[in-house]
Amino acid sequence: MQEQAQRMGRPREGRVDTAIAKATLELLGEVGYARLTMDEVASRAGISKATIYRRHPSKQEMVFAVAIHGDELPIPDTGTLRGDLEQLARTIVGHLSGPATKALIGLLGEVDTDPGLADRFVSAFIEPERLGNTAMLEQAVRRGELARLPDMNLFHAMFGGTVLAWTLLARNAPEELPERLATAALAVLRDAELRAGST
Amino acid sequence: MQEQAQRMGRPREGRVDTAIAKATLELLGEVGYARLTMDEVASRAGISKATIYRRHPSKQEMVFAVAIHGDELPIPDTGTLRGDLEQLARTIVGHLSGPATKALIGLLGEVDTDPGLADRFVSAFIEPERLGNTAMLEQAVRRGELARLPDMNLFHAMFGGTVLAWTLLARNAPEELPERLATAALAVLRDAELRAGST
Amino acid sequence: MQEQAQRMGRPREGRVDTAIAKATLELLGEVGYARLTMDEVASRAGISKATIYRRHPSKQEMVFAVAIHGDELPIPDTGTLRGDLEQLARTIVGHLSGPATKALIGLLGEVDTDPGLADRFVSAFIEPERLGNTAMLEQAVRRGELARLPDMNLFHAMFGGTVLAWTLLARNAPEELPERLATAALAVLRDAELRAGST
Amino acid sequence: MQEQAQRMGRPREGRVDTAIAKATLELLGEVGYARLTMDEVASRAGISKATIYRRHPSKQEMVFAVAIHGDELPIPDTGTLRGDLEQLARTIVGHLSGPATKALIGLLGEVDTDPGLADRFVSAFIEPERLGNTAMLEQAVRRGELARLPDMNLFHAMFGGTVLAWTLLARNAPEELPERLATAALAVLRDAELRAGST
DNA sequence: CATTAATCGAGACGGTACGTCTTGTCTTGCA
DNA sequence: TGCAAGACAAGACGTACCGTCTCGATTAATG
Repeated sequence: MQEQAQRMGRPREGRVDTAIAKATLELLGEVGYARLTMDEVASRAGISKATIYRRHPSKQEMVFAVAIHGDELPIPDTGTLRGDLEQLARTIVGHLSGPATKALIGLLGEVDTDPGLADRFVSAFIEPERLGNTAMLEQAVRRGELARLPDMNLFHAMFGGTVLAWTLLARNAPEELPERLATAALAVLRDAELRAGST
Repeated sequence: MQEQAQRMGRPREGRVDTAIAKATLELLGEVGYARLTMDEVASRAGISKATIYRRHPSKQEMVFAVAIHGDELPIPDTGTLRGDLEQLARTIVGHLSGPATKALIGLLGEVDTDPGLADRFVSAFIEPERLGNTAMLEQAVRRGELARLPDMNLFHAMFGGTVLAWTLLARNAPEELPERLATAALAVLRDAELRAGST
Repeated sequence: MQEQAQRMGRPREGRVDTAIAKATLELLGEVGYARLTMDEVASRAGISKATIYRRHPSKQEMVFAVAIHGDELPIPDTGTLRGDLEQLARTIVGHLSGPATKALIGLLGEVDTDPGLADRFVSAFIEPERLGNTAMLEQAVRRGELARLPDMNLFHAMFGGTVLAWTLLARNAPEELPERLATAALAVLRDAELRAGST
Repeated sequence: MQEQAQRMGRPREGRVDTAIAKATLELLGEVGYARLTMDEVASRAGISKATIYRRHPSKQEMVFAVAIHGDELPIPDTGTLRGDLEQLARTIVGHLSGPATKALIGLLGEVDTDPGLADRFVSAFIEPERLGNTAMLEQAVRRGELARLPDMNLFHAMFGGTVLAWTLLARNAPEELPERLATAALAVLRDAELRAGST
């Protein structure tokens, strides 16, 4: 689709993007978003600051591009809904342990600075996850484990939000969550089925 | 409590604390945590920066003290568990609309910078809320609506996390949440009762 | 006269201005105007860049303030016009060997960048020198060595310009100039006397 | 002269040199040496930066080559020494009004950066002018207006230096200089004759 | 009533990161 | 090979913010 983008002049070096991403993720992991500096990213990537700014207009955008990049969570397929729920919880928990989370939280704190960043968040981070959740539950419907899709807005907020609060706010042990969350989610889904059936 | 603190010299002016709080909350609302500057707070409060720093050791601590200040959510008491759950959801949603949220998120992004801030968070924000939740469910137990308390860690993470994700991340309409969340929470609680009873 | 300048807040430290001047002159001497960097000035002066910029709005202005500062050449008074001329030539030659000259030339190259800098030059550098020249020749008139003042514009341009071209452009030996210049200047002055007398 | 330079591949386009010179002189006139950028020169010339750097090793050299290019001032020949002096003054004044002057001053400010630039200056700018001056005065000797050549170092510094100071530093009206300078120069020359004769 | 000790407004200061700009080099593909 | 286009490394510029500091002027409690 974007084939018509004519190449003129020296093409950008792929190595650069890789190096920026590597350095950024490293630093996010080591010192977090607030103390990540562009000079240090450039230094570690072995490139110059100007080269970073040719690709990303600001620190925010760079971190966003590197750390959020529409992750496309893999849709779990364990054979049972309960297994899928546990699997998904595990995946999200895993994600929230990597450097991406520090990026996520740091950027969230600067949403007010850059109008439009909020929308970018929704479309790059929230929306794909929501679609993944939907696909997972549609699978369950096809398997006959669910009669219909529940209120996806609520399900999505509940599932992701619980993981967030459990690990980042309450700082509970991550490995203890998936099983419990799966149980709770199943309860909600079954209850919704009954409620819908009786209406 | 710390009355024994000897007073010598000129006493602090109460007006100052009020002005700091007012200016801080204003700015949090207008530009968010990241773009709130100490100079601007001082300027709006009509005081000097040194005066702020005499009370609060850093920007983080100031915002923390002003915006988080262990709110002691009032324990809802509507007569029914379902009513209480809706009421609580409404209260939390309300809180997350004020400037306190911007403070919360901004500070969260600087947890890596200041070790110990995380603990402060837990003790000033998470723990009181957890206790409130517990009190609310104990009420339901006394009323006979629940046989016993559920896994409070999970309940708390789920309840608060869902509100957070619904309003801040997904940016759904706040007023649509309380009823749905109460339904979901009830489903989880009832399911846990059954599961516990059969064990 | 500027007594009404109310002092509020912490007063500026005199040490800072001294340190800036010292570091700037040192660097002008070592690497010249173009390669003098604000970071290095700050570093050598043991102060921060912000402190420099509080006093001087740009590199240009800083160098200007430090190196040009209306030097008020001392008016020579050797007893004879010829002696005074030689003395003055020696003084100017001496000045053009210090770091101030590198500043002068470097700034001259950036006159186009900052409109108004040209005027500042004239009033801080040219005008005082012209007045000094005038005072010197008035002395000669009082002594009876001259009947009247010559065309001061021409005299000034000739005297200063010759020193400039001799040392900076042609790069001749500085010590050989004063005597020759005094002779030439005397010739011009005497010739002007004759010409004026016969008119 | 260097015709033996092997030509391989595509020959250089003459149009390019013209365009570089045109753009450079334009920019020197508009914004001066310091704010002239290589990118803007390339852009205006409709060529690429690499093409400039294939011809000129640096900004300094480019400006030098374009603006100074050993002008070979035409030796005036009006029939009288006084006429020649006025004529020469007029020529120099004319030169110092064009973009060449901004180049001259700008480059002078970077002499410290590039050792050797000073020598280039002398050989490309000072020396030819000195030779021109000498030729002019030899003409006067042949005509019998002078008995012998004066101290050419001094004469040259005085003549050129006066024009420089008059127009660039003092910023006097250029058209008022030639007649006055001719008179002064004549006075110096005549005085030197007397002095030499009496020795 | 004078002393004392802390407070306050104002703003200078050191440190540090940001994002921009310019120079001179290098790498494509086309002619 | 020459050239247009433009990416790249290096590094200076001027701005912004934080948290500390130094003034001089208050303002109670104490001696």
